[in-house]
Amino acid sequence: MGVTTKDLARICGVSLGTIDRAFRNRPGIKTETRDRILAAAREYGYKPNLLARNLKFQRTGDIGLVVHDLENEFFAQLVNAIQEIAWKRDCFLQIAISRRDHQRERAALEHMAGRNVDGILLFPAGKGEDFDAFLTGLDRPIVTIANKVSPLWPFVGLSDRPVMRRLTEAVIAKGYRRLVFVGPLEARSEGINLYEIEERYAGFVEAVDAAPGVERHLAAGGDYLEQVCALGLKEARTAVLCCSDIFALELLNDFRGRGLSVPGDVGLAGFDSIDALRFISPRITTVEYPIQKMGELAFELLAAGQVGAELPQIELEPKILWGESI
Amino acid sequence: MGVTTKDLARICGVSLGTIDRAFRNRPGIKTETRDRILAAAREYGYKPNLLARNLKFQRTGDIGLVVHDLENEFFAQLVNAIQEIAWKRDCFLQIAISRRDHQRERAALEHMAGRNVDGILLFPAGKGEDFDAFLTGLDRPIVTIANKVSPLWPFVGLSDRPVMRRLTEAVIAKGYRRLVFVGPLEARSEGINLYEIEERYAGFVEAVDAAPGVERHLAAGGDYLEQVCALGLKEARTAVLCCSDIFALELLNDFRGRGLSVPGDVGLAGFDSIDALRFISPRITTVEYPIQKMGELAFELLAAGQVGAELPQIELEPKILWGESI
DNA sequence: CTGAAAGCGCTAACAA
DNA sequence: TTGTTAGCGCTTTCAG
Repeated sequence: MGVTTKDLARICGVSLGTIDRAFRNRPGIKTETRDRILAAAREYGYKPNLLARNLKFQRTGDIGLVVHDLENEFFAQLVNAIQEIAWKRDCFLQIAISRRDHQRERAALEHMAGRNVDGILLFPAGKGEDFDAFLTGLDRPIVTIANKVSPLWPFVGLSDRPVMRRLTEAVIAKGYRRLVFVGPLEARSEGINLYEIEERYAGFVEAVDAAPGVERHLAAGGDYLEQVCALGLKEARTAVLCCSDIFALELLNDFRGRGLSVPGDVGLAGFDSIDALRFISPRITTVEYPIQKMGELAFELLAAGQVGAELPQIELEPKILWGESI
Repeated sequence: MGVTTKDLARICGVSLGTIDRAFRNRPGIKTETRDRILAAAREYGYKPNLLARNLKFQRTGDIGLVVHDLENEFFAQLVNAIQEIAWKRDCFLQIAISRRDHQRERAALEHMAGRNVDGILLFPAGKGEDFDAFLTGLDRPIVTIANKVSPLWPFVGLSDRPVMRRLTEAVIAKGYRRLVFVGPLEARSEGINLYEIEERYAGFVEAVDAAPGVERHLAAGGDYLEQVCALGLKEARTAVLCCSDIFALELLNDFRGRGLSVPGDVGLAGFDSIDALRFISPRITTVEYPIQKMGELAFELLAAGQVGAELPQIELEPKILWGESI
């Protein structure tokens, strides 16, 4: 155990009150006494016990951040962006990973709430009434990011559906007659929050269904590579639109293995604009995710403490970044 | 504020002791009373205040993890690996990012120590006597990862120097006569911990200097791209060995832009074996970093609490993964 | 200017 | 089987 205020009081021959006055720069203490105490503190390596302090204050200055994963560069960038703001605001970030797993997400959230974080930024894996109730029970300010849970919670995300519609329309305009959407929607039944993917798919569907004579396909399972290739890609002018860049990269690799050229034999687009795309050729068409801005907004919303119970639902407008892949 | 044990006691008309017996499954309580309390707890949404509990126990079950960055996929993989073990051990991970910045690193460490984490896993940015003293002052078990700080601290890393020597020797054996090492060693003076890069460079130097008639170069600055290209890559059989894959990827991009082919015009190798390499062609020669194992070992060391003050210094042996780039 | 004492919420030893 | 009480370390009010 380290040195406590009590120890210091004994060492310096003063009372606890005086120790506190010294550390917290409160008036009513001789400068000399203060100096003596601070010197002793340094000498004995006093470190305040934040648990005790926070228990007293009922606030910690920490905020919790829960994300799905870190290996997807997208999340890494998001965490970094938020971390940066938190640092500027002199606020400590507690980061936890849910792995898109309900149990873990809840465990992490519960843990953070128990630790009295002042607020939580959540990239949700869960949804539904149960989840709403659970979040309410945490009794903390929460801001949801990217995946909407319900209008009960302040939200910062993307206008996923319109942008995907625009992208799809543009692809159709380029002459593609068969469009495939790739996204892990097969997990839908399990109560997993797939808001973004569903929205993107919806935008895709809207665009294709408005275009006469264009085929629409969905590759939703873990075997999406096989599903896509089973279509016989060379038979029609086919474009594959992925709900995220990592799927596009996997497909590109697979196409290469099969001797299919992009965009010669098949068109390909991703979503998120992860940094790794810089190294890939052909340059993949994707959608720029305003991660920085999203992180900042989410943080602001949390810090502002949604006064007046407004529960803002913000949708940022992303840009389409045209590459050479479609 | 939420419901507390005291509230529950009042609500149920029992004493605090009984409440505690109910929650902590201690003997000496009627099952009926217990059930009544647990029911009330659920009904009123009781959430234990972990700050208070931990203050009592003087331990938290949390461990801290400090890494440089998350955007480098390498760290993301490391964090994920450790997170996985922590989850299995029912232990909460507090993740913080230092950005290789002394101030931030210290702030994060101090914060974690103040929060009474039970131990700290540190991928260090600092080094030197000051830093040793600082770490000692934290008065917590610490395990250092990858970058050695000093023999004072348990350490899990790589046999960076031997593996880099082996790689370099093999490259020379392939007929390359001019070897360039790329790594940000220019920061050396600022007291930043560059242990791994320095070790790798040392291995590189050893190998080249043992080979008569082979030129040795170092591109250490932020302008390494220019430095490398200024050598006139086509003039001699040149190989560029990078201290990490991300540099290799940048170089590959740059070479492409200049119409240089890899490995036709210049050989290229990385280090770390990040996942993104899967998507790159030509397949880049790299060194497999046993991240999983490293994370597990570090965690074990921390959990074991280095009894007997042994201060193990473990060096894992990585494999060279030959690709097509050299 | 300084000390004594109570309390944050939870726990556990000791009484009853 | 249950209640009382002291205490984790820090903060603050109220006396002195």
